[in-house]
Amino acid sequence: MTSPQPPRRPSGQPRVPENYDPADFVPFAVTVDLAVFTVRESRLHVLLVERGEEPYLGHWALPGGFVRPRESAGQAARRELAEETGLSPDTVAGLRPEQLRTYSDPDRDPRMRVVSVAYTALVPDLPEPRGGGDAAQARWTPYDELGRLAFDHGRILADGRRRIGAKLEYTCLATAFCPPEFTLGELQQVYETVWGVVLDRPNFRRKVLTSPGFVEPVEGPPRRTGGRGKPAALYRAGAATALHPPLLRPEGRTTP
Amino acid sequence: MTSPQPPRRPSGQPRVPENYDPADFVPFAVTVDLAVFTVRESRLHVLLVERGEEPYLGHWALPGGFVRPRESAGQAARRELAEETGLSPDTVAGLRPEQLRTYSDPDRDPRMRVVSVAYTALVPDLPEPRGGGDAAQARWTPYDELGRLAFDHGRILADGRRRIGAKLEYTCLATAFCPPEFTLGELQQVYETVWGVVLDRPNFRRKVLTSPGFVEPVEGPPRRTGGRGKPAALYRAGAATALHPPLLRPEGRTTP
DNA sequence: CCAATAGTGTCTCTTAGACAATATGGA
DNA sequence: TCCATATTGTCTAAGAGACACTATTGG
Repeated sequence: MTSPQPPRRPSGQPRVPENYDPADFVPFAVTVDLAVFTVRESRLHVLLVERGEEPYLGHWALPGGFVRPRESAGQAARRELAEETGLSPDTVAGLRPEQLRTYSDPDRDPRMRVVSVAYTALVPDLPEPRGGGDAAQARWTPYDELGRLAFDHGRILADGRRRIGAKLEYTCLATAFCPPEFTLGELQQVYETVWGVVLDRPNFRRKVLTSPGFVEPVEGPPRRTGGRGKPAALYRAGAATALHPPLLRPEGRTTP
Repeated sequence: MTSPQPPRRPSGQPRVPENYDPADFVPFAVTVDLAVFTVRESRLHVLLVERGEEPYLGHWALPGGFVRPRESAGQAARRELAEETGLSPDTVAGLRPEQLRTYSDPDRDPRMRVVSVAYTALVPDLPEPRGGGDAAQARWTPYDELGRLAFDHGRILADGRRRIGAKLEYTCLATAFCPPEFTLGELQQVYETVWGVVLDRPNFRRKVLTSPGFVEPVEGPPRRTGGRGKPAALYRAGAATALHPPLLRPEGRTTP
């Protein structure tokens, strides 16, 4: 259904004779909220902004904003992501923010009826978002150091984390957390950080390299070192998007 | 973000100096749309209603309706599902309609700005929805005989079908398509119908029976026949919700 | 030489795919 | 009896977990 005129009452007969009540058609505000994840120093981080107004003045919240009159929620999400991260719209388009779910509890905003469409985005380690001489500031926060967030944003983040953990299993999404060229060790770090587990390096390597299109070696013999071990070969993301068979996390836990 | 007052502009400096424009805050109508699937006679069916008004008068559309002032989208979905299928609210609650995604294209409704939160629900083969002496009628339609649907409902159904196909792989959801007691042949039919493939019976059986909590045998020696072969043992849904390891569809295709 | 990280090889166990063979009902 | 479906069993191949071992760098 879609029509805002008298709501259809389509099917048969024994329907409660509740016809159109104008009070049913309340205006909603629609926003997007962004759960932006990255991996920094082997820890999962999320992008938060500090609220500059009531309610929740001074609390941390997800970046986001209103859906404008002529844009879709997805367009709003990409626009906000570019604004918050300072990345170019082109780069942001490549990140393909993905719709997570919509939050519509009637009391989620104390002031009025606000429905929010939440998106997840995975980014490689980025520079700190613009140093804020502004009213409100934005920054990366370790996922496990989150305090109480504004509105239902804590729940949105939890849902987002569960989603990306699941998607690592059966998609090639993990490369989105990495720079354009990366080592298999870095890729493994992504899995270990998001899942909160330790993986066997040889087995991880075998799985990644035998999954067609997951990664492809960077031609030039260039190599790079992370510290003081043997330099690692570099790879970049391949053309595949799905992983078949999937790379299941140990114990098959669905991380609560 | 969530606040409908002046949208926050949280992060740093070089921000386009476009401040709050009251025109940005347009009122939206919010609806829910239901993609209700069932398996009938080895074919996937969806529940459709005929529109009784413009636009798309006489076209088929998904059941759905407005989100009311004091309910969440999920509550609205359960309410509409009960109304459309004639099932009791208790039964509907057990079906756990699941949020699919939100559709927000600015032009998806020609009249005004409507954002719709779509839900999927899987039901066993049900009686035809109330014979309609009413204005509009509702009925089960084979998925592959869909004509052009109202609004973007064709796309919603396609998304819903892809989602349930994927969920069959790693959840025990398939039992939702079956009556309380069912045979393994019926369960296999669900997979074959939704995926559009043919599965090897002995292998399917082994997989289902060795997945702890997927199904449990019905105690009483009661058996039942589907036609003229050997009667099959009956099972009911087990306690598990996830399948580990998953039951991957052949060729690992993600059915486009 | 040692520490640290990258990479190779191997063995085993689980699981899935293919498919033969048997069981049990109705026409 | 034949036919259709259910059920059991076997063989094989792919993939994952465990883990020993080698390679290459910096100190």
